[in-house]
Amino acid sequence: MSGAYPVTFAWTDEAIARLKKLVEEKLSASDIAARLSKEFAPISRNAVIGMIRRKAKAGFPQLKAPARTGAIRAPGAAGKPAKVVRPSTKAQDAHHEGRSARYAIKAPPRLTSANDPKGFDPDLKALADLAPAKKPVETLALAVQRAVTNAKAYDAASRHLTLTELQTGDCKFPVTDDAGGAHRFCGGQALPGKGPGGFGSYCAHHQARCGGGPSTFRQAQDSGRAAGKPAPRATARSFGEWAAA
DNA sequence: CCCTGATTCGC
DNA sequence: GCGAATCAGG
Repeated sequence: MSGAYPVTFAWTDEAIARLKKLVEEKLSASDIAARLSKEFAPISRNAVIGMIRRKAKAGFPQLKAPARTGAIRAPGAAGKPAKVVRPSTKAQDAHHEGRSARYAIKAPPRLTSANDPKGFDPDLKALADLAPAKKPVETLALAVQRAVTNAKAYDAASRHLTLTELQTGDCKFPVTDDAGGAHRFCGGQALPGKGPGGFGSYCAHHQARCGGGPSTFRQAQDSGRAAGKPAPRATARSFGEWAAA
């Protein structure tokens, strides 16, 4: 259920040509990343630096190294996650002391570009996978944004039933969390399931959001039909519409 | 803190 | 091949 989205930037010929131009204009790596993010798809500064370096052999223009007065770091010192736990070495570098100490102690898990650049909740990845890309080059980040927007709109348009108003076959997904107010629930048509009345807990939309995904939705439809029940009404906005909107 | 590019290596 | 994590430094 993943792989529907390119987690990495799509280095099309067009994007590479643009990259080359921006390097020639002496922009910094982060400036270039910002521009490419706007013109194509979100991309990190590291990704830009990496591509420029890899293209060096092909005669690609290179970034200008900032002036240095100090010594160049010995090869092999960078990039390698700290594997040895060194609780405390006496302070070495006043400027970066705290940083070095922290990094030495914990080797943080390597994250995917799903979290980059800046602030995409990894938990939203599954949600994004539900929304088909409009273009082959659409990135995970854009899909997440779209899916979240759609999800909020769906909740806002739901029935907002209180607990006592909920009936058999109503979707029990909570759609409000306002402090002090009554808890309210979606109330949409629940999919067939193992619960009372042969219904599940959620409507198609919220089932999908709870991790089911399109295949789960289809399975529920099929099992519903096989049991002689009407195919689940696809709620106010059908799953497909929701996912693709 | 902000920022710069450089490097390694897991994926 | 790609790029996050981490580096060294201004």
